[in-house]
Amino acid sequence: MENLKINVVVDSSLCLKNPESSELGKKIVGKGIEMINEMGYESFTFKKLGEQIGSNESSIYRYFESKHALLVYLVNWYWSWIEYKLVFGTTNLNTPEEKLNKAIQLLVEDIKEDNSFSYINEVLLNKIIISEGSKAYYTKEIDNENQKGYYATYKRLVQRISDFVLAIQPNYPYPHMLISTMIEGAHYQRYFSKHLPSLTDTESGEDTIVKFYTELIQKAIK
Amino acid sequence: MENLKINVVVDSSLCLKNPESSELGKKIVGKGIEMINEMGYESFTFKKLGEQIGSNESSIYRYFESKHALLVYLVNWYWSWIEYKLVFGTTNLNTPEEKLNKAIQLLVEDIKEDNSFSYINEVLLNKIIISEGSKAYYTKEIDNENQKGYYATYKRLVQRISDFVLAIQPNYPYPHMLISTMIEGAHYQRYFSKHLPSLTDTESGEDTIVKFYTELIQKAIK
DNA sequence: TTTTTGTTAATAGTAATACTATTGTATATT
DNA sequence: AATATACAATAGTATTACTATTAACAAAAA
Repeated sequence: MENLKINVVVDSSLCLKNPESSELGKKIVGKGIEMINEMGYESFTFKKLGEQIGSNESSIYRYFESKHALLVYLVNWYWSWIEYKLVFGTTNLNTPEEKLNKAIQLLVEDIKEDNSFSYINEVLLNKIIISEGSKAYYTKEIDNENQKGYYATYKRLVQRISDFVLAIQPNYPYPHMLISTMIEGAHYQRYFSKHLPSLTDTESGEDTIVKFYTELIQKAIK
Repeated sequence: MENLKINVVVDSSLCLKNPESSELGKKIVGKGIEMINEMGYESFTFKKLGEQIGSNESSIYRYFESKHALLVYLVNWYWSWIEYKLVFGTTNLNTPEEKLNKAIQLLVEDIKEDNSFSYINEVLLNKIIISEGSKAYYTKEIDNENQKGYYATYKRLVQRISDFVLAIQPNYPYPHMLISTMIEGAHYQRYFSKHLPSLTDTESGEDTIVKFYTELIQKAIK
């Protein structure tokens, strides 16, 4: 997984200047992930980030036009990374059943290891996607941003997994709803299990969330 | 449904002063719902609300200690209202299967009629819950606020419907995850069907989202 | 060599936001 | 009539998100 970096490509329209093109850019993204994770998206500001990386607030605006744009960039980076893992992890599997199970595993599992192939800490990024990710699309500008292609990676990923479902059961009428329910659902089940556990049935020691969604989907498409 | 008002009781700790106790309070909540719906939670401010209701910004702070507190209040009002409809709508049903189906219907359906028993427009409030509701609990203060009971109504509602599931299938191991997946899922499926339709399989003319979750749950607990 | 051009980040802001301290006024109580 | 209380309005402050302008510096052109 060492050369993974070249596969995680984020559309250039999502930033004013590619953060991978300079040390400052990488510091903005890397430290930004750390800080959003620590203090939450609302408390995080470009001013605080500038202080931490020894740079000025306005320099950050050369890379991202707003705080929101940075969040959207991170979300897209995450989905590109997941998409790469999905394509890489399913190509050599023979049956669509195996592919779907692998997809569920990849999308729902708790990410505990930082592959550290770059300046991005994937464990922290995963936590941000869980706790703050939905704020990227719950905005009044959603239709505008969708037209600009901000959510293309996510939509493509849902389509890929829906295709596995349709390969197993061509007549299943709700593949996209099933998969987007799983992806989003897995995120707030992780959040609930930590903060509002009575909304879940998680137990320590095993990954109940993966088991729940694996069973749910298998039964749904039968 | 005319006397519904007396059943929708929101815990007094959620506001500094009960908005139902004065005309100003009702205007804050009623106009607040309209404005959050029009401009979105981020753009909505107490200053703008004050202008609209012919009152000063700071007067609003006598009722709600922050913009976030108003959102939490609205979310709790909504769940109290749904809980009332659930209890009212299931008491005379005989089998747990009927009760569960009624619950799915109530929680997932698109709310199109404003019962207008009060200063609150339920259609608009439902739209806010869908588009902004998750912002109430995706906050760094979640554990604090949970301890204060901010999410008690929601947790009680999930428990009620989980009990229907357990009445049908006592051995089903994930009743809470199933129901919270359905409730949250139904919300963003409605949001997706409007703004990111390729993540869904909705068709015009019929309520595909209700059909999808009804089938999903029936298969899951079999 | 000098000048021009382009790329970078720093300075120093602005308008708006969330929130608060204080004062004024109406109403109720004694 | 005097006092206490409840209420909202005034007039703020600190912070936020964001921007216009300038400065530094290196590479290319004259």
